[in-house]
Amino acid sequence: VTRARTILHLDMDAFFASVEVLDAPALRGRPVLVGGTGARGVVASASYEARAVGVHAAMPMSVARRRCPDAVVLSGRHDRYAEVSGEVMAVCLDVTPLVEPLSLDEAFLDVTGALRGRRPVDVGHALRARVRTELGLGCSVGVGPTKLVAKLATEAAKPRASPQGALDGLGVVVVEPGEVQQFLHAHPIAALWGVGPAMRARLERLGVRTVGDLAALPDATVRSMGDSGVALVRLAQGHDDRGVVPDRRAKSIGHEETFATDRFGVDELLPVARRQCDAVARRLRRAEVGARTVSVKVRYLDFRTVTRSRTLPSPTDRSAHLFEVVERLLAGLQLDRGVRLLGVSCGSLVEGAPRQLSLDEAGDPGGSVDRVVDDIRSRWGPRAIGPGSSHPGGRDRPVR
DNA sequence: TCTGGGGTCCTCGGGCCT
DNA sequence: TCTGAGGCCCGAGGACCC
Repeated sequence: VTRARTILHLDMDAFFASVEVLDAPALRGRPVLVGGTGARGVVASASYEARAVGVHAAMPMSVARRRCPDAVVLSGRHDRYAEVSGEVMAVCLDVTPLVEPLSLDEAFLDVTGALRGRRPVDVGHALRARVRTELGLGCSVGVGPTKLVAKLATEAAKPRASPQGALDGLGVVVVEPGEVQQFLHAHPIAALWGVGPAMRARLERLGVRTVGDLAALPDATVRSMGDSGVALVRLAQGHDDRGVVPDRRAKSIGHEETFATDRFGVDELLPVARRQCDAVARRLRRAEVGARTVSVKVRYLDFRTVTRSRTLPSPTDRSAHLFEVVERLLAGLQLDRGVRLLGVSCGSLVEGAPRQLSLDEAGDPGGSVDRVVDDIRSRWGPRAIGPGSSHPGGRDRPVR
């Protein structure tokens, strides 16, 4: 038996776009789009002025510009958003230590033990007010007995778009335990976490359109849908025992890039791969983890995507190691028919990762070269030093 | 209109071991 | 010796999320 909990979900309003407006007040009131500015970019965040004309996240930037020709289009500053996100999370941690960030702009808080006689709705409003006054940013808050209900409550609390900008929403929506069934059942199935286009189509073939339809499905039908179906129906019935987990560690670290124009052949891809390995290795070292699996991802002209991966005998955080593996994985793929995306990713991350010495490390056993490179970058900036092959006129082979 | 970049989680088949 | 069952890891792919 688990005790009833009070879960709060916080979601920043139009986060990236709002941070840009915060840092450049002249933008206030204008449609602002943050995202890829190249030919193949998509919208990552749109201000409410832009949403008023139908622009939304994940829309191709070319479409968004057409719909909103007077929009201010910005490529985004991830480091700045991460910085502001840290400030938001710090405010949350002031409410309770049980904070689980979901992304830069979202978090779950378990406020069960932090109410101290206050009503959840007052805790929600107090949190919003602090984010507004201390950081100058808007957010919406949902509260409920489970993560799913809290998250859906936040949606109900959100501002709405109008040509004049954001129309205030409720700001805070609380769903009491006794209201859960009624609240959940009215939602379309796509509102459920884990229901995207594929699952939605499957459910609609069964005549299921709302969460209520799903909750009422006969047992036999549910069982025929497998484990994921059973879990989904339990969610629809209001059963969701996932707790708030603070301190979640990253399970993978990767970099990928869609090219403005397609690349043909391994020679056009290796310099990119080397740069990506370098960036990923740097992040591994910063996180003080080693990676046991290395994956490459290739997306062809026709959008078909393939991945290849290799598990290493011992974890590594070294750029040269990653590149060796990546080079071998790429050798097994057809690369001469047009590649639009290349990515390198590391998984099976091992904390601390005391690395096993292998023979080919003899020249630089402790990874001291990488460490010196990290040091130079921290003093002189990220562009101060890099692999020769990623510079014009650079060489693709390491100097021996 | 033409589809980013950062991820998580699940499934499935194959290999290997008990 | 043969045949499974079940557990686990690995590799690939797909769905999904913000």
